[in-house]
Amino acid sequence: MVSEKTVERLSLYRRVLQQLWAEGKETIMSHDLAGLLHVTPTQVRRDFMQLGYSGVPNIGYKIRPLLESIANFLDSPSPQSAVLVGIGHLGLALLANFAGRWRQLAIRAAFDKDPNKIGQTYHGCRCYAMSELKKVINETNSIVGIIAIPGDGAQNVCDQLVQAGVRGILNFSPLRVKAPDYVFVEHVDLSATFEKVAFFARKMKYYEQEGNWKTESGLIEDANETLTTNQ
Amino acid sequence: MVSEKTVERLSLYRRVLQQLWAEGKETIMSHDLAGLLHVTPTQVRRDFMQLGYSGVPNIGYKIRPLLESIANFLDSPSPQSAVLVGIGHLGLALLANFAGRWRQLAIRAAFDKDPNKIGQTYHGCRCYAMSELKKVINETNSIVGIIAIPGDGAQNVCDQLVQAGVRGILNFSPLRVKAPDYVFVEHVDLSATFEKVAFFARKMKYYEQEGNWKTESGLIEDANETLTTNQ
DNA sequence: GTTAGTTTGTTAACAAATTCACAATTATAC
DNA sequence: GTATAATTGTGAATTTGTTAACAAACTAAC
Repeated sequence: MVSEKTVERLSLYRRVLQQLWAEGKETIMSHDLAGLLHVTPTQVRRDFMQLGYSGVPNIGYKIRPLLESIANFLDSPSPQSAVLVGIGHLGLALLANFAGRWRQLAIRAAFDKDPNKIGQTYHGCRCYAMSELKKVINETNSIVGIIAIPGDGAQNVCDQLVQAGVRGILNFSPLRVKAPDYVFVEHVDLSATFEKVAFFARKMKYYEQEGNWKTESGLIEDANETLTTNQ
Repeated sequence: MVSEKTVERLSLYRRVLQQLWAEGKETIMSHDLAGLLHVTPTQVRRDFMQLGYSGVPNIGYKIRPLLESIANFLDSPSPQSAVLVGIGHLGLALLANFAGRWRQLAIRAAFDKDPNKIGQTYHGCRCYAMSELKKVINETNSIVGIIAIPGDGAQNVCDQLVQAGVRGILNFSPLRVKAPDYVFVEHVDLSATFEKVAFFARKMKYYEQEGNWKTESGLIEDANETLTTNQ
């Protein structure tokens, strides 16, 4: 079937296509879209091939039906719910973005162990006690659980979410949680990502000192060459 | 050169190795470490091979020197700084985690366009006006810039960061920013990630309805055809 | 010191993802 | 209507990342 990367890109395509449509554009060619997202035109065409949506040679892709095709592919026919565990700064950021903002996919409930937070409403989303997890997940028919707690309890929370019936977990804790194979798990590890960026940033600097610039693909001789050809 | 994925995993290894060391463990074997992180033992050995650190057959890897080797590889010899642009919920979450908590790598300054925030201190990190970006980046010798603003200004901020001399950018905005080849850019797209998890969660559900389950041991039916890699 | 039983390091095979290259197709100009 | 130029769709090649398999290396037991 379709790969994770393709699904992610389809989500990106949709966002810029919506923007383009709002600006009055009706068609788009693979290389223009590729340019906006900094991927290759071939990649765009391949992804749309997976979608089953065909463009027309010499014209490109018609944005409106393409958007419908993406929505048809990515979105659930009925609205989908998610729940959030952990209302720290990160949890609030997620609520601000995903609590009820989208029609088809939204965070509909939140949980925290802090008694002061239970019963409160954050960005339109009510906070419940962990003991109500299963009940609320059943009531809201949520299929995704988001773990946004600092660390230790993550596996425990994950188990409870699985127990309650979610089919997907988005884990922001630094612990790798384990779920049964019929549950999709995605880890977003901010520390590791931050360290990675710093690592490669430093390497760039290193090559600068050596007189060589590092690119994604390898080393090149002259820095000014890239600087000028780039923009 | 070493791949991004390897760098990310080294960061993960380090975290659990530190934990193990704190618990009094002195050596670890590839398959035990692999079990903790849900990767294969071969992967672990391969990553350590890249490091240049050798274990001993029948014993495993000595945790203390391994940790030093990872630190030596991942960390800068001198402390490194990063700056944050955008003090919303997400920015606060990042500050809470990375403002001065680590010795070698920390967020040392923050920026926002809100006049009420400028001059304030958040999690020990002072907020400056965007006009001071270049000056502060130079003073703190920052090589990483983190973009945590909602959307539109992202490319502009990115350009300013590059102009000011950063070599790595961690971008949380939904816009894909473009930087010269000598700057490493990492996109963390929360919307796309959220949609991806929901998508695959739904597929899992779909197969449940079809009567096909993925199990611990493998697939009962042919879910394999349609479900791609879980991790 | 020898043997048995593990685990490492690494080569080779495999798998996934991306890009190349080009035939097929279409609009436009004339 | 035909020629021209441009763009799509996709098999093949390439690149990148992962896993299997096994020789070499080591410990421990005797």
